[in-house]
Amino acid sequence: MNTELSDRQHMILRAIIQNYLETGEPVGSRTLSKSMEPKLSSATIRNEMADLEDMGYIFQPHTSAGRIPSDKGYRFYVDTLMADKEQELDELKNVMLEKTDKVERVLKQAAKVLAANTNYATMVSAPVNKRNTLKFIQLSQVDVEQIVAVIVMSGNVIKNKIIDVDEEFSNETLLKLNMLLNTTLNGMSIEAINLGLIARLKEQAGIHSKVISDVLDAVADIIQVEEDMEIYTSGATNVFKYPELSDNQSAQEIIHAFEEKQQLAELVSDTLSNEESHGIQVYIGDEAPMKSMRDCSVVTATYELGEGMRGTIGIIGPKRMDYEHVMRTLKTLQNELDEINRKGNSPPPS
Amino acid sequence: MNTELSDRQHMILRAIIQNYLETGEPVGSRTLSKSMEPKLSSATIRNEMADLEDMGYIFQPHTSAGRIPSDKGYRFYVDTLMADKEQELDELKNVMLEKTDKVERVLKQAAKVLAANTNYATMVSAPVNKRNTLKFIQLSQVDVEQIVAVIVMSGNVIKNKIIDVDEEFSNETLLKLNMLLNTTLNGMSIEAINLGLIARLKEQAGIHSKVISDVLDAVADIIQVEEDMEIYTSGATNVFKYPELSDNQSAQEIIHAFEEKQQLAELVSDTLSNEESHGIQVYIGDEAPMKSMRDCSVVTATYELGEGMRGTIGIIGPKRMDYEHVMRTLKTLQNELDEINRKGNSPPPS
DNA sequence: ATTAGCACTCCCTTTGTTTGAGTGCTAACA
DNA sequence: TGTTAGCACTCAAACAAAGGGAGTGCTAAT
Repeated sequence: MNTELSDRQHMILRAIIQNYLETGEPVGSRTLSKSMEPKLSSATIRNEMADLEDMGYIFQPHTSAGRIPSDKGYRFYVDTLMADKEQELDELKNVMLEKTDKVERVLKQAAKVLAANTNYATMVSAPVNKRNTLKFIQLSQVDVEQIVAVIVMSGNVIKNKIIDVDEEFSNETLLKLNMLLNTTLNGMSIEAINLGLIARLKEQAGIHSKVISDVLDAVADIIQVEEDMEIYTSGATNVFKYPELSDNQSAQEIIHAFEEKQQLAELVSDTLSNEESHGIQVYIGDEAPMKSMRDCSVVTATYELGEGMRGTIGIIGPKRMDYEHVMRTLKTLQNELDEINRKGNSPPPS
Repeated sequence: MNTELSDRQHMILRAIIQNYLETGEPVGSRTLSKSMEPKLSSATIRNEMADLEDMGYIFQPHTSAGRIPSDKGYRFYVDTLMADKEQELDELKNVMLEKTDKVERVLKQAAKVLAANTNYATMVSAPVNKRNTLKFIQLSQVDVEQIVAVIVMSGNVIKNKIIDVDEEFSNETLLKLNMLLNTTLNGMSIEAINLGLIARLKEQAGIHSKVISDVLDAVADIIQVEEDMEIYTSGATNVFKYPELSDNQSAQEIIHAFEEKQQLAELVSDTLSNEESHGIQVYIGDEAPMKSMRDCSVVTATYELGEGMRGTIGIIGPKRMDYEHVMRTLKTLQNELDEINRKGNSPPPS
């Protein structure tokens, strides 16, 4: 453990933080001395607190107030002081699995359940698959001058696009085109497609090069859509439950971040690029990659959905959030999503 | 016009409202007497104001304060007092048409532009098409045990679903199935499909009835998805710009409504069912179908996207919103969407 | 019918006061 | 030497009193 702090300092620090998590009020020496197990006088505690303050674990909001944990204090709490009580959390499972066949809906549902369960704001990012490959492509005539292109990617992500054409196609021509596209593109990664391939395809397609390039545009479209990632959120208004977040300034910033989602996307990227501690990470205050969360703590978990598809679940709340409960809940949800994957549930929608 | 009020009362009422729209502060008799064209003393105005208050157009927040327009006052303002100044508003057009090919993106963009342009919260509902008919349906083999069903509906809405099958299919069988499905289902309305049709289809399909019923399930799915309507929002945090909305209670309710979208859906339904005044409607306070907006005004417009697809654009702001600007902007946007439709722009995405 | 004037009301801000929780420091104690 | 009791001090929050100011209603004069 950390040798910087004595055992007694551990105890006191933990007591301060736990008390503050509950009440949200600065905690003073007298309060502590009453609720401590090995009875200590308030004076003793004051001395220790002064030391802890010097070391940067706690601070006073103003001269004659009680102490509040600093970011460093929270960090220490999360890293070492937090007890690893295991508790059951079945409720979550049942709600999750109700009639949610499409991944999109599962994730939306997950965000909601999570928000309801924790009373914090939550976000869930849809899985992003790096190294996506094309699995199947087909053009079908819908109308005299309209063709629909359907593209299935690895992970069974389906995309489609209506293509307007000037010329009329015979069934035969379509069949040929389909053949050509499938033989050429199947199994290719999305990144590889846009290169010299277009030229070659156009040549082979001869007169129908316009359709080909439209199809390739559709493929390009897919990449683009893939880039701005889908993020589902819920419970943003929970911030109003915590006075320290619900002054206009902070509330506005946080809710704005939830609305725009740009900042959340950065958070997701950051989470996905770090690989630690069973995929659960805790950002306290400024540790998060966005400024709007400077008064918050953010806890994120990554989940896997098979075939290299990974997404992020996140909980945003006040710094005095109930880390234990949150981390336990996230772990449960992680397992839950794993389970869905393993069960071979329906694949992701377009 | 309304004979209940004298011309002078009109003037005074209008002056009170316009002044309040700008400042957000209760407006007193002295303030008015200074800024009125035919000079009137504050005493005279006081008398008139007392009358206006008796008639319910204005009220005092407390005994010795200036007057504030009541809901009835705003209503009167919107209905009869508001001048119909026409102004140009080109900016909007340009922003809108930038590279937004898919309707979904157009609408998201519209909500954003609108919010930025007005400084209020905005919502745009995706078009709902009553009486949707099936235009084209196709099954294609993707994998050994997977088939993708693609369904194109009137208005070129595309849906798809992966179907897991136990048995392997020959190309021939698939072709037959496709033929069967298309001849039977094409041109049918969604509502009509789920009835006795299933049984008949299963008979004809013989051994492959499982696939058929799965496909029909997919169709059912489409109906379901169509039911919970898509709503895009933007600028919810704009409510913080108006002190009368940014106390925790109201702000929380409004933002929650924007997050859940359930209430917005009701608003959309209400708007779509009423057909008046060029499709622009104004809800003041309690006139809106949801309680959370009781401190707001809501202005909505309906737009058409051809083939009977209609959606709603809405602006939510304080009661003292700039009705003129808002209604002008909405009209412009309405025309803009019409234009996109007429231009034969890309059809809606899946 | 309009207006000037006056007394009155009520909110908001300022100012001062009190209260209480909490601290740091020193001195006594085991 | 570590712990505790006690005291002086600080500061935020809560409260009360006071003044200013914006606004009203009413009455009497024009």
